Amino acid sequence: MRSFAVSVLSEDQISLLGNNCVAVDFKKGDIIFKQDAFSLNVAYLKTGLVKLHMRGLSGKEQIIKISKAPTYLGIPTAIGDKINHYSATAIETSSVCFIRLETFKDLILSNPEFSYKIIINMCQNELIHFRNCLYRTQKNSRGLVADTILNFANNVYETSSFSLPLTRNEIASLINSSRELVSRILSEFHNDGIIRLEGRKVTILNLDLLVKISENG
Amino acid sequence: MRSFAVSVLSEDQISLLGNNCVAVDFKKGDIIFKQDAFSLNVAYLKTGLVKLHMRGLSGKEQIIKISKAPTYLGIPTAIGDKINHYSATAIETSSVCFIRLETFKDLILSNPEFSYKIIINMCQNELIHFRNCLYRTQKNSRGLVADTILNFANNVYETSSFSLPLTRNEIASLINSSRELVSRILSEFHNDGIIRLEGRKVTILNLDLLVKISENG
DNA sequence: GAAAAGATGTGATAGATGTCACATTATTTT
DNA sequence: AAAATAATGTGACATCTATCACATCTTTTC
Repeated sequence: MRSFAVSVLSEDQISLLGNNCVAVDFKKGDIIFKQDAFSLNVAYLKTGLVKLHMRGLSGKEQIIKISKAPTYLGIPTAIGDKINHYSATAIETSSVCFIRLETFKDLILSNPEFSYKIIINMCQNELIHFRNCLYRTQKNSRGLVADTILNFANNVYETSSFSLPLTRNEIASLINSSRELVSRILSEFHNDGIIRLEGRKVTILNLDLLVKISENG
Repeated sequence: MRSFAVSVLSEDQISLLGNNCVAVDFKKGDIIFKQDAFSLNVAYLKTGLVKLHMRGLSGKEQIIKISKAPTYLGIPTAIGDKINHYSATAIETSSVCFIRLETFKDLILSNPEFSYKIIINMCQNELIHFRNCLYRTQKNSRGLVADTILNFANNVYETSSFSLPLTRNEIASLINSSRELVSRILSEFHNDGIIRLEGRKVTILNLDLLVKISENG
């Protein structure tokens, strides 16, 4: 590991790093790291799907984002403070590498190219997060439910027919709405022939309309 | 500039960098950089106060954050994409250094300590932003107006009596509310003896209560 | 496989907040 | 200083959405 850190990392350093450490497996529902615990590692998600979530006011849990492998899980919370500011929980079977903070720091200090890639990556993530934060406050719940479906279809599963990895409650906590309203909106989409809904199984039937709903807000 | 970039930066590298380039002055209301324009520089705010803002759905402008000198203005939007994802506008007389992207990149590649500090700084900012984003969706407008006042008092002006640098409209756009409601809430605070309000001049009279309102949400 | 726990659907209701309309007051421009 | 523009205060109203209550369905546990 040490010699690896010192050597010059080529092309896809991030995924390389992910392939060169011992992986820990997590089942659906398992906690990968926990808010308020000491942050001792940087977690790298090799495979699987994870939710990052934060406990807010009066214990209300909110999902910040869904992270799909391969990616780092919460560099900010690992490095930004000694204590985690949010939690990560597997929502599908996942495999995670834990890189000790010191090792990660060594890597940054010894390898400028690596640092640069990390910085670029963090910048891009932050822009996405800014946009999501803006949308979450400007769009209504219908638009946000449409967004969520489109995100799973386009970015996560890359197919128009998939099974939602989140409960209605979790979708609500992602878009800052309520379980009941999410339930109603999904039913409405189904009744309007925009999606076909069977439990958690979603098939997009009218993509154009779904995009329109997402955009109109 | 070049030799400076290559040398090892000591103690407070960030502010050093700010002191070693030509500053441009901006008056209140002047645009420092603009959304959708090419991002050619990293802006470093030497003195002054700036709002970062984003044009959202149907042209609705939203303030992302208030940045107080000394600080970088939007490293993510400078580095994360070729085009700015948000704008920066002076809300008080400000002095800004523009560092060419190439220079900044050279600095990162040639100086690991600098990279490390940038990464730490970005991580901390992102944690703050996550928290703000959470609060913005979980607190009601009363709590958010209280937050805004407390933020100016504690972090920006560091006194309990100050002049708001934002219009009611801008406060609304910061906390994602409406001008009318912000106006009503400020009046209510004044009538309840929590603050003294004369136009934009604010004096906090009952800090404990204001904190309580901020926390209760 | 039965029981328990969790997830979901749906109606009714109350409350927070955005929006419109218009009056009033500041600030800027000429 | 007058005129024009921008900012602010306030009432009335409509609407979105959270919450409660309860029935139904699904999954997990023993």
